[in-house]
Amino acid sequence: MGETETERARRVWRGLRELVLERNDRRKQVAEALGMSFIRVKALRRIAAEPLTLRALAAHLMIDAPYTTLVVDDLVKRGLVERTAHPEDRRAKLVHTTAAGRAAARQAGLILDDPPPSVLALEPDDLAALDRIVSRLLD
Amino acid sequence: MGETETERARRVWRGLRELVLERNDRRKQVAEALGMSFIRVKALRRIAAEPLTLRALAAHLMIDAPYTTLVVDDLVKRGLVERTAHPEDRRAKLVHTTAAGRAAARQAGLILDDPPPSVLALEPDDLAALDRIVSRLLD
DNA sequence: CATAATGGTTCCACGCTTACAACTAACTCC
DNA sequence: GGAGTTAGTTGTAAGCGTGGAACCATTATG
Repeated sequence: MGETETERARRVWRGLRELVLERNDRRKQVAEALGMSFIRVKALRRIAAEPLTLRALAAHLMIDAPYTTLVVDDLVKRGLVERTAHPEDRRAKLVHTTAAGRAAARQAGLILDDPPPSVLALEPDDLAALDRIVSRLLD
Repeated sequence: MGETETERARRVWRGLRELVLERNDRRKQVAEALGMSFIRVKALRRIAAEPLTLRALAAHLMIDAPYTTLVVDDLVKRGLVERTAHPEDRRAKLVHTTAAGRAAARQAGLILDDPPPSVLALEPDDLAALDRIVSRLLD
């Protein structure tokens, strides 16, 4: 009795979710470390990657415009980001990080992007295979 | 200049997080579909898997006891779960699903465990390799 | 048996998230 | 240049999540 590809894909997907969401979820941890809610951490990291408008930030965080204003206000109050004029559209504002914001974003990255022990323990061949497959999944 | 194993593990881990958390996060979708917050969905699925005490449920959801009471109250009010006496400890209560609860849990599973297109599109060899590696990661 | 610990509930307070309506300023298009 | 659209802000309201304190019933410990 053979297993179908779909059944296998289903088990693989459940496993990936389990790995990322249940066993190695650092969202609470990083929020605690930075003293802010996770959505703010996510916003900060996005802004640190590249300055962007509030609208683009809202789209990335999947939140509405009013709440985006509130989140950015909070990050400004913490001295982590700043609003500057958009060079081409005077309605829009570009949000970019301060030095302190970049430091905080880096700290968040250290926690979030740190591979769990089980990934670090993979055989080099398996890690290489996984690397190749993941990059294909993200194409 | 060769890449170290650690660098590769880091990229792989970032990719896995991206895949599960950014590109295929169904938490909002399933919460919307069932008309309840995601933590309730998670609780329901856990209870459907196996009846358990409120304490055990709290540990699994990583929430405190008072809030667990509230979540279970809500699920009871919806007719999805019931509290019954614990056979061995009269302080404790076992929470188990009703028929409606099992149906709702099944519906949630259909949404959450449905593999994304990129996983379904993998070559059979790659899927088999990923299957093997994921099961190793979850050991 | 008395005391401490555990499982669960109730109450309260606070901050976070989400949504919607209304508004100003600036831009686009005809 | 006037109408409609877009970017951002303000305000309000309601629900959700988190934590602490106090309490009852039951069980475990000395």
